[in-house]
Formats: sequence, structure tokens, C-alpha cells
Amino acid sequence: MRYSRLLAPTIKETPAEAEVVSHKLMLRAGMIRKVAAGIYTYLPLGLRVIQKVSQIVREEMNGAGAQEILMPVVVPAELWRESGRWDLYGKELLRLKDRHDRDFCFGPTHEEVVTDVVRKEVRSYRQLPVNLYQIQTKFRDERRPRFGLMRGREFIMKDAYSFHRDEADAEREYGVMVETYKRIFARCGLTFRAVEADTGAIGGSFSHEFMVLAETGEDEIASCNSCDYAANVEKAESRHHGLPVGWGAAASASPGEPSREAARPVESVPTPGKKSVEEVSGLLGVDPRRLIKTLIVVADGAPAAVLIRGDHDLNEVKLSRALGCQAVALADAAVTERVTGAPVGFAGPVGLSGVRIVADRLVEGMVNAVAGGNAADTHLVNVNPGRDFAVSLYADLNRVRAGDRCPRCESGALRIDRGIEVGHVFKLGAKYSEAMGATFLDEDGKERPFVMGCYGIGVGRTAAAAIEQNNDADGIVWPLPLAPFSVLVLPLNVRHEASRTAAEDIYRGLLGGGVEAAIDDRDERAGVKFKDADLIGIPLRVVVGEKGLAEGMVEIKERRTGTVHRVPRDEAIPRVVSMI
RNA sequence: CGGGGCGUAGCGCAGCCUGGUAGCGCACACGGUUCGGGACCGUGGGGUCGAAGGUUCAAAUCCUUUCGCCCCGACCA
Repeated sequence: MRYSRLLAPTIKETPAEAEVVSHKLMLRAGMIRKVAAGIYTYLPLGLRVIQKVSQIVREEMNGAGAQEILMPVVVPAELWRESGRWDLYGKELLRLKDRHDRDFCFGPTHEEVVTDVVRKEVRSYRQLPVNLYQIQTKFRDERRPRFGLMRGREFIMKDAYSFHRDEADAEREYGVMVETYKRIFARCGLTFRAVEADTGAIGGSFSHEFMVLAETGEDEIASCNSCDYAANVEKAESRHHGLPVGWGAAASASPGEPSREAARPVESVPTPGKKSVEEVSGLLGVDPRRLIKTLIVVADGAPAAVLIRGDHDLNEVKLSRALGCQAVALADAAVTERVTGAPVGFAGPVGLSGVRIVADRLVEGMVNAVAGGNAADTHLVNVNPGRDFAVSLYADLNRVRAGDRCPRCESGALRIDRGIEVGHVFKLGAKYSEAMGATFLDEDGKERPFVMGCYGIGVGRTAAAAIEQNNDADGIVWPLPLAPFSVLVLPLNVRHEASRTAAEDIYRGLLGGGVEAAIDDRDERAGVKFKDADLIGIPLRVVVGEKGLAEGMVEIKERRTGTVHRVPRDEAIPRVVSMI
């Protein structure tokens, strides 16, 4: 590619709309341009990167035995009604009508379509398993698109769906996909982790997310420093031993003996103006672990009280899963006061009526705890679960923190990192096949629903994540496999005949050798070309200058390290080839 | 969806409070000088001030409505 013909409109100033580095740099490097909120045009450089990611995905998926197909973007509502998701999916599903007033949607995911294909075309267990994937533009009408390609409304995704005769084979394929994904992200040159994830609205039995580690990630992931346990914080557990604090020095993360402390009678104590755990524990001189924190929440419209040990935080995702409800939110002051009969800050489980009380499993063993008194400026001490109040449900509701003990191994502690979700694999089971009557005949001639799996990769998001992880003050530092070009030949002065000719020769030689090369043949000052080259982030740069050329030399510079290799011009091509 | 903010040249912004001929930097075009890290000088083109309505002799500026975009939160295969 000749830069003089390339539409790569780089900009010096950062557009105001960009918040994260990948978005800023994609705009500045002339890779993408916004058309509407969360909707972008991919300019030539951006598209080349997308194609690089796609090609890696394609090769690895094909290598794993999957087959590429391409499904429609516009999907008739009937299919979504069959699965029940037409009514469940909500506003993220972009719905439209055709000229006959029939309902359609713009596919945000394609379980229904692919299940429809397979139920029509696959009849026998002999035809299984089958894994079909596509790389396609999706649309989800996100409430709040942001961060450029990281969370767009329209985005390119690889989605794969596998169909199996039984659970065991689905699990086998799941394992194959996990390994395939690891290869894909490794080939992309990314630092990532596969973590256990919440299955969310799509349902299914278990799932893993693939997280590219980056400060700006929207997700938090907990991982063990000793074993290979890693999970999204939404789902992560820590080791409790099911105990309260073993009174004395033991911390939550340490094993302890069950408390032998004898239960004492409840007493009311004045705690004027002391609302937070810190204030109350400070006033009473007790360890925060001895407090029961009572949160009033609204779960699918109904208020409930949630009990958490004082030093812990509520994990709302775990709570909503435990309650089996769709939406959980902290209640506002009015609801809290109505439920507890007290100002915010003095809620407690004792004497609460009319609301469900759910508690973290750690609360169950607490003895002589401190809790709100459901009256202004009042707390209760020596509160004991079971004796003083009833809990309708105990569950793990604790949000893990760095330093918590690993739930899987004896010695490990958890650390928390931020990550960008670039891939997600699910075991779906028969949810869609049953809903849509997608069945096959097994060896016994018995009709059975397909057992399914689904596997997604955000292609554009992967490119963005690569930038989040690979950039410096001058711009993008592409990992070679994702770079729009491997090498840029840069004649310093195209009006200098010998430089231009030498650069053209090298450029053509590289192309002839199958190297993805570009040449900056613009009549621009050297500084401008250098700045653009750094911004765009092409891994290798061959600089052809008048002085060097006089000595028969050119320079090869590595974008990532800044290392410059001075080589004879005739050796430039083999040197470049050896470096990529 | 709740809260906050912003829409003025392609981009980044000032002007608005206190109404009176629409500005700056970058980018762009032309001329000259320059030429290994986003050059300099000069000249020039480019604006329905997001849109609609209202107040006023007069609206980018004040009022109302509306659309778009951004941020925080909630939410999110």
C-alpha cells in the first residue's frame, strides 16, 4: 500500500468524545470514524486489523473442526418468539417492521437462527457433532455505548454454536473451544486469562470468559496466586470455612474454631448519628467482623433485607442469582424507612416484618453480633441469628477482595485484576433446542433434543483490547499478528531520487517476498512521517535517508523497543523477513 | 432509565453571565523559505452558532420545546 493513496486521516488532537486509550488512538490513527453513538465506519487501517483478527479466528476455528457459515442479520420475529426471547430480551433487541408490517429484529446473537437451520437439516446422531460459526456484524441497542469499539452498538463478532447428542460430548467440545480460544488470543499476542463466569441472561450451566488484562477493563477478575483458579468477581468465591470470626486474632481469611462464646441477652445501645460500620464499630469498640450489616434492597419490585458481615461487601450478582430474580437494586431512603421504621443507617434484622431476610452464609454462625435496632440512633448488641431473627435464605453473597483465600486450594490468596471480556464460551444444554423443538434420532430411534454450546469472540473488541495492552506515548504498538502492515518503508525525502528509488526497490522486494509492506511515499517532512508511523504503530520501519544511502545503508527500527538496526541496503529485505 | 455536562468552521475550543457586524489554534488551498521527529512567513477559502418556536428594534447570547453527543450510576450473550 502506498501511503499517498491510503485514507488514514491521522489527527494530532484527541477528539473530545474518546475516554479510553484504544478509542483515542483508533480515532487519532485514522482507523475508525463514528457515524452515530456506538456505530462506526472502519477505515482502511481499522479494517485491516479487524481482518487480521478475523483470519486468526477463522484459521483456529477451522482447525478445531468448526465450519463457517453466514446467517442473516435481519431475523424474523417468529424464531425469537419460539425461543421466548422476543418478549424477554428487552430494549437491547433492535426491532423493525418490513413493508408488510411483519416483525423482524436485527440479530444480536443467533441461537434461534442456527437452531432453526440445524433442526431442519440434521436428523440423526450420525450427523453429530456439528459446530457452526460465523463472523458477522451484530447489533445490540446498548443503553450506554461507550469506549469506541469496546462497547459499540453495532459490532463484529464471531459466534459459534455446537450441537451434540449428549452432555458428555457437549462438554468435550467445550473443552476443545476453551483450548482453541487460548490459541486464538495467544496468536493475537495478548495477555489474557480464562475465568469462570456468571452465565447471565443467556442461561446455561457453566461458562468461561476470556479476559484481556488491562487497567481500563470493565470487569474485575479474581485469580489465585497459587493454583489456576480464576473467576469474574461477579461469581468469584473465597474460602470462609463457614465460620464467623473465631474470636481473637483470627481474620476472615484464616481458619478458625467455631465460636464457643455463650450467647448473651440482646441489649439496646444508643448510637446517636453513628450509621456506618466504621462509626458503629468505632463507637462500641468492636471488630467490624462482629457487625451484621443490613441492606434493604428491592428485588424485582419487592423489598428484602440482606445481611452481610460488617467487614464484607454485597455482591449484587450473587444476590440476584440467589433470589432468582432479574433486577436487584439498593432501596432508596423512603423504602428503607418504610421497611425498617427508622432512618437509613439503623436497619437491622431483629423485629423486621413483612420482608424476606436473606443472609450471607457467614452470618449464620455469628454469635453476639451487633446490628441496627430499626430505630433512630439505636443499635442492638448480642444479636444471634436463629434466636433473635429468622433468615429465609443463606447464600454466598460476599464480594471477594484481594487477599481473600482461594476457594480451591489450601495455600493460595486471591488477587484482583481488571480485564476486558473478549471471548465467552457457554454450555447451553437443551434450552434452545427444547424450546424450538430441535431434535434428532439417537441409536435407539428415540427423539432427543440437541445439547448445545455457544462460543463468542468480540472481534472489534479484541482489536481494541490489543491497543489497551499495547501502546505508548507515541501511539499504538501493534503486536505483529494484528498490525495492519508488518513493515513501513519510509523514504525521508521522496524528492531525492536515489532515496525514492531505493525505498521503492525495498518496498517491492518485500511485497514480492510476501511481506505485508507499505511505503510512505508522501512528500512530507520526515517528522510528520515519523509521527504518523509511530501513531499507527506498524511494528517495523525501514528508513531510507540520503546520508545513510550514500554509505549504502538503511535503518530498520522496531516500534516496540525503539531499537535501530543499521544494515546495508541490499540486506534490508532479508533482515526484515527474519524479524517477522 | 436516573443524575450531570456539552452542541459555535473538518478537529480542539473562546465568545453566552451583562443581547449590538462570529473569533482563536490546528487542519485545508496557494506562494516563498525550510527539510532525520507533527517547520516558518505571507495570502486565502470555509459557519443556516444542533433544530423549531418565542421575547426584542436587534438573539450564538434570554425563554420554551426538541434532537444529538459525552460523563457518572443502574444495566449488559
